Amino acid sequence: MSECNTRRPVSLLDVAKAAGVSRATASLVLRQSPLVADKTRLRVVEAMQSLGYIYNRGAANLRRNRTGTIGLVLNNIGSPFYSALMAGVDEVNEDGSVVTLVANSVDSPDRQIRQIRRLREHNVDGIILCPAIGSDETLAVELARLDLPCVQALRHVELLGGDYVGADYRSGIEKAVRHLVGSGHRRIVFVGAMALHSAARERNEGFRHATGLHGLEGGLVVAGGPDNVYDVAAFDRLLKTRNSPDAAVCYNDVIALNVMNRLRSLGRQPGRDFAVIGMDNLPQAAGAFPALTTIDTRPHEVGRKAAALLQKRIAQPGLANGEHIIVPPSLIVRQSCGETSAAA
Amino acid sequence: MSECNTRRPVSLLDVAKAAGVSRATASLVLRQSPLVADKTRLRVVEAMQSLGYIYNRGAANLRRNRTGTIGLVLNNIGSPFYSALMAGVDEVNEDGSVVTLVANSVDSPDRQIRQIRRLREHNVDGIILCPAIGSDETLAVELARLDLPCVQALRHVELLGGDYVGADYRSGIEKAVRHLVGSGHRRIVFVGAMALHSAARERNEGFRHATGLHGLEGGLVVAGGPDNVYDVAAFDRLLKTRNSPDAAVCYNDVIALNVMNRLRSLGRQPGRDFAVIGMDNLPQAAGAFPALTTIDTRPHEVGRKAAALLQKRIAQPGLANGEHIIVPPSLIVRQSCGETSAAA
DNA sequence: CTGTTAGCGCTTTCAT
DNA sequence: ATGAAAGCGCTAACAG
Repeated sequence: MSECNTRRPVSLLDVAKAAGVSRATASLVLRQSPLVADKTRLRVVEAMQSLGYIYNRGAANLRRNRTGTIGLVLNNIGSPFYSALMAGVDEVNEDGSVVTLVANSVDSPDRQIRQIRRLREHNVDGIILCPAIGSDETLAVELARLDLPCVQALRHVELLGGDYVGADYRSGIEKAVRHLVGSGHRRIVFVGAMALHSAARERNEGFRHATGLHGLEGGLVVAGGPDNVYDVAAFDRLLKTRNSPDAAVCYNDVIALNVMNRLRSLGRQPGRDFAVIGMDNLPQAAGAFPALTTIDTRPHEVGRKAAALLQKRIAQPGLANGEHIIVPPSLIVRQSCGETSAAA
Repeated sequence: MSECNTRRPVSLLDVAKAAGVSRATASLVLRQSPLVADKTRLRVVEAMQSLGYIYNRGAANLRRNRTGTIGLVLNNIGSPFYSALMAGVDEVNEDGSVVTLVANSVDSPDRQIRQIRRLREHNVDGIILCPAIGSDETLAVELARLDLPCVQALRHVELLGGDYVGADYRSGIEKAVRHLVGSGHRRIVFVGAMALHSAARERNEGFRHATGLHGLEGGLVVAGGPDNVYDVAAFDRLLKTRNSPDAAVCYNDVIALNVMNRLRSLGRQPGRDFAVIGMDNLPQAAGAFPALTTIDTRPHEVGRKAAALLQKRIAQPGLANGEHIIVPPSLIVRQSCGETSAAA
C-alpha cells in the first residue's frame, strides 16, 4: 500500500541471506526436498514469509526444461462448444498444476501457424490443437520444426499423424438415423453436409453408412458450410417434392434449431409432423421448443482426455506413435423427435 | 522428422556465430532495431532461418521486466457467458500480441487466491478478475502483496478499489421494467434476487428503483441463488394470490427460460398472458420459444474494454486511481414479452 | 553501427 | 545436510 514502489522484487538470494543459508539450500526448501534439516527449512520458510517472497517460475523454467504451461488452440473461442472443451482441459490441468494459454485461430490456417509459433516462443510444454479448416502440410512441417508435443482434438488432419481425441461422430449420426428408423421414419434428410474437416466428413460417412444399412435413400442431403449455415433454398425445394422427407438429422444443434424455425415458417410442426435431431447437446438444445433431440458429443470429456494424453506425452516424450481416443457419443431423446413422452 | 532428438535448441549465440556477429547484434535484429545495417540484418535473418532458430521469450522475460502475458480469472470457465468475455479479451490481446492464461476460481475465494498466486508466479503482467462470490479482504491483501495490476470485470468488490469494467445492470433492469409498464403491465415480479455479489445487488437496486419510479408494488420479489436457481415454491405461491403478477423480470436468461417452462406447467402461456424478460442475451434466448426478450449485458464488449484498460495500466503503471467503465446494456424485445409483432 | 560485459533469478552438479 | 560455482538464453548499458 504505502511501501516504496520501485524496489526490486525479493529473490531467493534475499531469502537465503535472511535465513543465513545459501541460495541452493533455499531452493531445496522451495521444492520440498527431504534433504533439508527441519530446523533449516523452518528458518527459510519464515524468511520467505516475512519477506513476502514470490516464486519466479520464469527464472526456474530457464534451467529446468519445462514451464508447466500448455497451449490450447481453438477455432472459435467464444463458442459454448469450445468452452466446454476448455473446461475439460482446465479440470485435469488444475490437478497437475499446469496453466493453459489460449489462442484463437478463427479457423484460419495462417493465423493458426502464427498462434502456434507464439505459444512455442512462450515455451509451452505442448499444445492441444483443434486444427483449423484448410490446415495443410505447412502445419505438419511447422509442428515438426517446433518439436512440440501436440494432441489434436475434435478434428484431426491425417498428415499430422500423432495423437487425437475426438468423438465418434460417425456412430453418433448412425444412432440418430437408427432411432428415427425405429420410430417409423423412412425419408430422412441430412442437413448441413460439408467436407471441410474430419469431423464433418465423419458425419457424412455416418449418414451414408446408416442409410445404406437401413435401405433408405442415401441422396437426401442438404449442403452446409462453416459458421452454421445450410442451403435453405435446397431444403425448401426438398420439402415441396412429392416424396418429401419427414425427418432431419442435422450437422449440429445450431443448424437443427434453424431447421425447426424454418419448418414452422413452412407450416410444418417440428416434433409433430417432422422429426429433427441435432448434434452436440448445447445448452440451448434442452430449452428449445420443442426440446431438441440431439447427439451429445461430450466436448468436456474430450477436453479431459486430450489434456490427460498430452500430460502423458510431456512426461514421457517419444513413447508410442500416436494414440486415437474416441469418445462414444450418446443420443439424448427429447420432444423434437415426436416421442411426446420424453420430458425435458 | 529424422533428426537427432537430443540436440539442445539453437540459441541466439548460435545464430550470431553463424552470421559472424555478436549476440547483441543478433538480439537487435530480433527486435527490429533500426540500428542494424541492412546487410548485417540480412545475414542474421538468414542464419536464423537456416538454423531454425526459435525465440525464447522465457529468457528474454528474465531481463526485460514483462512477459507479454495476462491472467484471466473466471468463476465459471465453460459458461457461454464467460466465454464471450474471454473472446473480447482475446480480441484486443491478439492485436497487442499478448497471450492470456486462463484460470477458473469456480466462485471459491480460496481457489481464487491460489489461482492468482499461480498466475503471479508465472509473471503475468496483470490480471482481469471476475471476483468470486465471498471475496473478502484476504483478496485485497493478497493483491496488494503481489503488486499486480488488476482490473475487475463483470462484478467488483468495493474494498479492492481500482479499475472495474462491467455492465450497467441497474439501468438494464430499469429498462426492462419501463418497457413492461409501457405495455400496460402493473404487477411485475423480480425472479432470482440475491445479494451475493455486486452484479446481483445492482439488479436488485434497479428493480427497487424502477418500481418506485412507476408507482408499482416493489415487494414482488422471488429469491434466487448461485447456479441459476430460484425459489420455485415461492413463485408458485405468488401466482396463486388474488392479485398475481402478469410479468416477470428475471435475474438472467437461464432463470427466465426456467420461469417460462414453469409458467407452462402452471397452465400459463408465456408471451401471451404473462410477459417474461431475461438478462444477458445468451445464444439460447433467441432460439427459445417464445423467443426471450432480454437485456443484453454485452460481455464481449466488457472483455474488450477490460483488456484495453489493463493494457493501459501495464503500459503506464501508477497512473490514475481506479477507473470505472460501465457498458450500457440494451433491451432486446422478442416474443416472450407479448409484442407478437417482434420476429426472431 | 557493432562488440564487450554484466547480469535477470533460478537449478544443478559437485564438493564438503 | 549445506555451500560454491556454473550456466539456462536473453537484454541493456556502455564503449568504441
